[in-house]
Amino acid sequence: MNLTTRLAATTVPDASAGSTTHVIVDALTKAIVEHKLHPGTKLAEQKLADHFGVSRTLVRQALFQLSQNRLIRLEPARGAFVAAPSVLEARQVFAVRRMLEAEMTRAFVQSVTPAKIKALKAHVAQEKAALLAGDAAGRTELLGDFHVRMAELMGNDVLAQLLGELISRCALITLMYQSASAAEHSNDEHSEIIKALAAKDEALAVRLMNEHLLNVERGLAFDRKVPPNDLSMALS
Amino acid sequence: MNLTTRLAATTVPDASAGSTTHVIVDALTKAIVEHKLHPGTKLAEQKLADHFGVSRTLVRQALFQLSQNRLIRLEPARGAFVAAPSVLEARQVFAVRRMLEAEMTRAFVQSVTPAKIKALKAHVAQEKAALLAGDAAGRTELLGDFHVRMAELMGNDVLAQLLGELISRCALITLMYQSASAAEHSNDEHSEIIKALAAKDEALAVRLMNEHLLNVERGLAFDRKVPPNDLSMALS
DNA sequence: TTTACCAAAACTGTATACAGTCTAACGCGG
DNA sequence: CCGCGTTAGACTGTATACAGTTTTGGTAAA
Repeated sequence: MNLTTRLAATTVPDASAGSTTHVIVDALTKAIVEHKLHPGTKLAEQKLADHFGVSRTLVRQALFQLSQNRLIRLEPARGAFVAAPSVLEARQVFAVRRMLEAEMTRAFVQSVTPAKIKALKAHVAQEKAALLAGDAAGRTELLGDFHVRMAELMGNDVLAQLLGELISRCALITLMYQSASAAEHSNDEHSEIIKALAAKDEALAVRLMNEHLLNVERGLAFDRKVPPNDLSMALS
Repeated sequence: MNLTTRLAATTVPDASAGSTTHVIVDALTKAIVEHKLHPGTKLAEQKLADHFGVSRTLVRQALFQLSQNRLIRLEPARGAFVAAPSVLEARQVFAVRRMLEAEMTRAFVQSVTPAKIKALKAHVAQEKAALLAGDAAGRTELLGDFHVRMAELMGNDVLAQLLGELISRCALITLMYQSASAAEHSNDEHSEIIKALAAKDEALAVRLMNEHLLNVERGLAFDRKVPPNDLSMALS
């Protein structure tokens, strides 16, 4: 499950709203995360409805869901706008991630198996491929997914989903503000973490994970600015 | 901010859907958390709409929001039902809480002040009052809020909200399955944790918090059963 | 008595209509 | 030329209408 589909998936796994809404959420998520829709861009309901060939009802459902994922902001009587996560929010999210992932790493070492290490290594190889391909959206997706994959391998669905939401929450900011070199650095650090996990060196693994997250946060250039852009152009 | 309003609040703080929907979410949340609506009870849209004197549109919005809070289950073409969190889910939530709160406690000790200790002590006093009054809903609310209060005092909104969601998520199961004696035990443990925090004894505080959460989880009797009940009766 | 089947009622999913609010453009006065 | 008020258009919020599905109740056959 990659970042885009994870964001699009309803928080309730089994079902929730029909799949038509899901399609809209998916398309908008993709457009926002892939940076085709810039922060601040207005998402007019009727225009979206026309674009997808459905009524405003379904669009509204999708927008509401996206607002819960923090990808858009819903302003009363004014409409929906692509979110621009604040620097403060991003830092707070990273602080929470450090808390959560330090303990997760600790627990991972306790239950590590060769199969799990292999799965993580395979993932890091995928990251490398995206990096070499210069695929910014893909690399952000995969770099985030590494952490979710760890959670999944531990068999705690709640943890995996929560971490996924946290990572999604600043996917926008990471994508916008992370340089290619910083991304490459992350990829290397993932490899180091896996080594420590394989060696069952708890203290080292936790330290590496913590430093990794600090590095990612430090590597973000929070001072860039991008203007809103056109809606129909981004979705076509 | 207590448990009920925390659940009712939209995930996006600023605004989102109008306040009419909020009223419905609030009322249903209260009814579910206070155990007036049992797990499995069907929530028919038209009946709710009639009860609140609004159209199904607003009811549907409210139900969708509640489904994201995990308080209800939305089954396609079948409707909404009060959720019955599984034992597995509850255990996973507790596992995540232990991870998160261990680190939170660690960080709290680093930035502890007399004012913060005072605030926590005041909260524990409130808990005590609810316990003595035999108010099950109130005590569950307050016992959960203690942990959220800690997060709030640390000034990390993201952490506070996330922890709030986690606690909300098994508010139902805690309320249903926690005995009065277990609740009293929790209250004592909160006091002990505060002492360790005030003494800036990091190791002790973390250990006490961890044990506290394990105790709460152990104290839940997961084998009880309750039948669905009537809708309009519960809301009146 | 139990089971299978069918029809009607109830309910959900989606579209449309209407009312209230915001936005932006235009014109008027300074 | 700039600022302010007014008004028309666009848009959101809510209600209602309609179509498709599920549930339910009854009837008939085994």
